[in-house]
Amino acid sequence: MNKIKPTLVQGTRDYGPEMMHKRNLIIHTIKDVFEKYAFQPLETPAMERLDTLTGKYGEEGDRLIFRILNSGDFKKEVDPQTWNQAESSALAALICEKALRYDLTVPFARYVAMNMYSLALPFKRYQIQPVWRADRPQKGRFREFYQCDADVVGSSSLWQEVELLLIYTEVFQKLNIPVTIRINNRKLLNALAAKAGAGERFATFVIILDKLDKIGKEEVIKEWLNAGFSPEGIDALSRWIFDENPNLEQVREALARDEEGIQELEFILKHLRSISAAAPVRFDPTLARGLDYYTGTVFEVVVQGVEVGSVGGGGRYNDLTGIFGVDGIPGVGISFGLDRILIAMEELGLFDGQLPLKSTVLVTALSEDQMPDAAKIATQLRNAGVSTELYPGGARLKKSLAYAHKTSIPFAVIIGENEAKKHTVLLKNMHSGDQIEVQTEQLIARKDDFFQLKK
RNA sequence: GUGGCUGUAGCUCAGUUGGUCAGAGCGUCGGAUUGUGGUUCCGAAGGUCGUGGGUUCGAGACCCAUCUGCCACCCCA
Repeated sequence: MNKIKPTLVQGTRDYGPEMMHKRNLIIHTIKDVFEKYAFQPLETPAMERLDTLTGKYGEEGDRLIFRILNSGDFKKEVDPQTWNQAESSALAALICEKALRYDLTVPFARYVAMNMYSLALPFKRYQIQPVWRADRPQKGRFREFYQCDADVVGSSSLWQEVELLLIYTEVFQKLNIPVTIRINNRKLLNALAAKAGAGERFATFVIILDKLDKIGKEEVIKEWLNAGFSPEGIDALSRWIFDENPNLEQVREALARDEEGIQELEFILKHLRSISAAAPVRFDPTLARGLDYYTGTVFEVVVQGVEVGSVGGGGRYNDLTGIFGVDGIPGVGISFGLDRILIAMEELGLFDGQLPLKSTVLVTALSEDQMPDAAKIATQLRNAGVSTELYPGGARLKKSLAYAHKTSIPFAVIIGENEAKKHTVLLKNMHSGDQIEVQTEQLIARKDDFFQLKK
């Protein structure tokens, strides 16, 4: 057999121990908050039936779905003429009936549609799992990545929005990340598009607006005009829509009528602030969040002072499960961008001193002869609740201490011939370099004194 | 999916118009210190120059293909 060079599939990554600790820290924080707000865990299979996924993400999205080739003699199922003449994409539809999930929302919708009559509504679930996209990778964009979603379905109450904003506030406060939560409403955006004379071309209006961060307000205005929207309308809009802190009264005046989107935003902001005055929420009439499926509130979370793009986003949708034949289930959800949160925390130095130690103690024997004693001591330490690693015997002390140092284990317990005779061990503090000889029973009995991690 | 850029030791990178150009620093390993890490000193190992073709007397350097990473578009987390 030829040796092959080990390599990763394009756009995928290993998560080594250090990365896993960082990811776990973030995921546990989010999970704890989700559960505190009564969201329940859900996991769905990595693969779905292809027809469950296709047509849900638009033409562009369908192209990015990873298909799974049928098992068995799939070629037999296709007539030879089709096989030779069909386009690859058409052929793929004939020989693939499964695919890797593209996001967590559609599988969730499938789950809700399938279990409609046994779910107590409103149903609140969170889901943290990998998804796959056949995209071309770039920095911070992968073909396999985790999504971290919380949705509540079966309630159109705006109090759900308020609670989701509280979750955002609490998670980022716990992680110590300074963020701004931008909030807007699609109904309001609709009204603005109408004002700009976009008419039927709401999508065009939004796509251009979405580029604001990238191209700046002058270009947005230019593109709107190029698209043929009403110059007067755009002029009126652009007087305030790009302001740092637009307030809702301004908007109300600008629209010259009370608008449902404004009322919703007011409700949410008013109640959110009465519960959590410190919630870092800011109304932003330019926030659009993509094209499809959001129908009401939309949010997006950005980190203050770090350019990583958004670290979270979400919004309300009217009809989650309609495509699966179950109508009238509204929902609202949020999502956390794990990879970007991690990047932001690294840049802000928020992991310093936060990651767990591999173990508190390294027990090392000077020769094989002391290994039984060393193993016994390690066991006693573990039984006493001290996380302990036993270093294999027979190696030089130099090696074991270097190992402890390199892997940041703060204490070494050394046992050699002399110590074994006296029933003692040497306890070495790796940080200070100090070491003392203590009776073995004392080591266990006074573990809290000996293994203080405070410097 | 479209158009670009990139790839030399584990890591970060040198390598001049194709002709001793296969190198440096860091790291790793060994020794100084056969019962002591982090400092210091000495020494060693590691690369078919991403891969496969081609041009040439001769290619790490040129050409083609392919894979990877990255960038723009598209889209998005």
